[in-house]
Amino acid sequence: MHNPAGLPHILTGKEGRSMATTSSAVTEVSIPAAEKGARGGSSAYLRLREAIVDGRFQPNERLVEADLARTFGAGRTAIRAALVRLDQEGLVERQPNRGARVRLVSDREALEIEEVRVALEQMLARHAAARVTPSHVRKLRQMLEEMTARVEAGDPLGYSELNSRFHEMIWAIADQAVASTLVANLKSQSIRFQYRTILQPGRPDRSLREHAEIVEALAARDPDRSEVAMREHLSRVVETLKEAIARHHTR
Amino acid sequence: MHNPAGLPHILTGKEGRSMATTSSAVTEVSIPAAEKGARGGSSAYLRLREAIVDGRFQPNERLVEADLARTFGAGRTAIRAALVRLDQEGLVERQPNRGARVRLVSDREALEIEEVRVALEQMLARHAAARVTPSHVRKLRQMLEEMTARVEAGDPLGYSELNSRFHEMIWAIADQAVASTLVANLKSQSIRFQYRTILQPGRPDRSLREHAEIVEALAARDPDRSEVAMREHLSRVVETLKEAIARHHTR
DNA sequence: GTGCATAGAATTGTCGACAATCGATTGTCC
DNA sequence: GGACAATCGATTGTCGACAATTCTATGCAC
Repeated sequence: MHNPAGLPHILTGKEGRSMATTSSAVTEVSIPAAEKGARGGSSAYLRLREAIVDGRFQPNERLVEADLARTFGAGRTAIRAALVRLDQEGLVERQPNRGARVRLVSDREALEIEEVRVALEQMLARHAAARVTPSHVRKLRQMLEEMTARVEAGDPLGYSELNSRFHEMIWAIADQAVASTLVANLKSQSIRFQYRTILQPGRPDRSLREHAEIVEALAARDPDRSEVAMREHLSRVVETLKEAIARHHTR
Repeated sequence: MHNPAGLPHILTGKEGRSMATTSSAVTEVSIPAAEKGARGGSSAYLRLREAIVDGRFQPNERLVEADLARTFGAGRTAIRAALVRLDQEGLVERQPNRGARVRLVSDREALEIEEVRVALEQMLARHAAARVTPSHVRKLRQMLEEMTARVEAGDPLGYSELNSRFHEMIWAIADQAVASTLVANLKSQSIRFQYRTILQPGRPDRSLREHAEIVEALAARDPDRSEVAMREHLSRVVETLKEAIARHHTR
C-alpha cells in the first residue's frame, strides 16, 4: 500500500484534523514498523486499528486487553487508550465491565453510512470543481486509464483500490479537511461491505463511465455538474449495495 | 429506535458514543463537590464535555489532569480516558507529553464545519420528507409559532435554543442515526460560533421564513423541495457566518 | 542585557497491584 | 431433570507510585 505519485492520502482520526492551510495535506500514514522493543507511543492504536480494518479481527470478536497487550507488545494502559479511541471512532464497541468487541455494523447502518457518504462526497465534488487545476485533471485522467486497464484485466481488487484513490484525490482537491476526515472514517467502518458492490456483474463498466463523467465535469470546473455526477455515481453504489444486501438476506 | 410523537431528544448511538445534550436551557453548572463515595460512572467524561461545550473552559485553555481530577472528584484514570475520548471527538487537543487543551476551532474550520452541516442536513431533510407524519407536522408548526413568538419578544437566545430543537426534530424524523450523530458532534464543536449568525440584524426574520418553507415542503412530503429548502436555509447561514467572520476579522 | 547551559518543578506516561464485576460452572434442592 | 443459588476463574476498572518528559527559572559567561 504505497503512494504512487505523491497522491494525497487522507488520514484517519485526529491526525487528519490538522487544519493546516491551503495546500493539500499530504500526510503520511506509514505504519511505524516498530517491533516489540520500541515503545511506539500511539502505535498500539494504529496497529490495532489497522488489524481491525484489515479484517484480522472478526466482527463481534472479543478484544481482551491482556491478550492485545501481549500480541502488540504494549502495556495494558496503551491498549486501553487505544480501545477508548476506537470506540469513539466507531470501530470498537465497549461495554462497561464487559470488555470490548469489534463493532459489527449492521446492514441498515452500512446503508446509512453510504448515504452520508453520498452527501459528503457530493459536497466535496462541488468544492473540488472550484479548485481543480489542469495538473489535477491530468492526474485524474491518468487514474481513469489505469482503472480501465484493471477492469479489462479482470482485476476487481486492483480496481477497487484505484477506485479509493480516485475518490481520495477528489477529496484532496476539494481541500475540505473536516469533510474528508469524516468520510474517511466512515469508509473504514463500512469497509467490510465494500466488496459487495464491486463484485456485482456489470458494475465495473458502469462505474467507469460514471467516473469518467465526474472527471469531465471537474475538468469543466462546473460545480453543479460535478455535484450531480458524483451524486448519481454514488447513488448507484447505494442502490447496488441495497440490492446486494437484499439478495444476501433472502438467500 | 425513533421517538414517535415526542420531542426529539438527545440522539444516542450507544452509551459509549452518546453525546451530551447540546445546550439545555438550564445547564447544570453545579459541580457536586466531590463526594468520594458516589462514583458517577462515565460521568467524568460527560461533565467535562459539558463544561467545554458550555464554555466554562476557554479555547486553548490547558487541561491539567490532576486539576480536573480534583475538580470533578474523579481519579486521574477516568479523566485521562475522558480526554482521550474528547480528543477523538475533536473537542480537545492532546499533544504527547505536553498535555491537553481545549481545541480552538479556527474561522476557516468553523466554515468547513458549517458546510458539512449543510450537506448532512440537506440529506436529512430529504429523508425526513419520506417519513414525516401528520403528527410530526403539527409539532413542527407548533415549534414555528413558538419561534415566531420569541423573535417578536426580542429574545434571540430563546430563539436560538428553539432553532436547535427544530433542526433536531427533523433529524429525528429522518431516522438516520449515523448522519444525526455526526451533525450533532459537529455542532458541539462549532458552538462557539453560533451566536455570530443569530445576532446579525434582520437575520431572525429571514430565518423564520426559511424555516416555514422547510415545514411546508416537509408537510407536502416532497423530498426535492425539502432538500432545496434546507439547503437554501443553511447556505444563507453559511453566508451570514462568512460575513460575520470577515467583519470580525477586518474590524 | 543576551545567550546558553543547567537544575528544579510541574506534568504526563506507564507499570504493577488490587478491587469490582461478570460469566460460567458447579452444587443443591425439589 | 430443571430451576436456582453459591462459587470460581477470567477480565475489566481504579488507584498509587514511579519513570520520562517538558516547562520554568536560575546562574553564569560575555
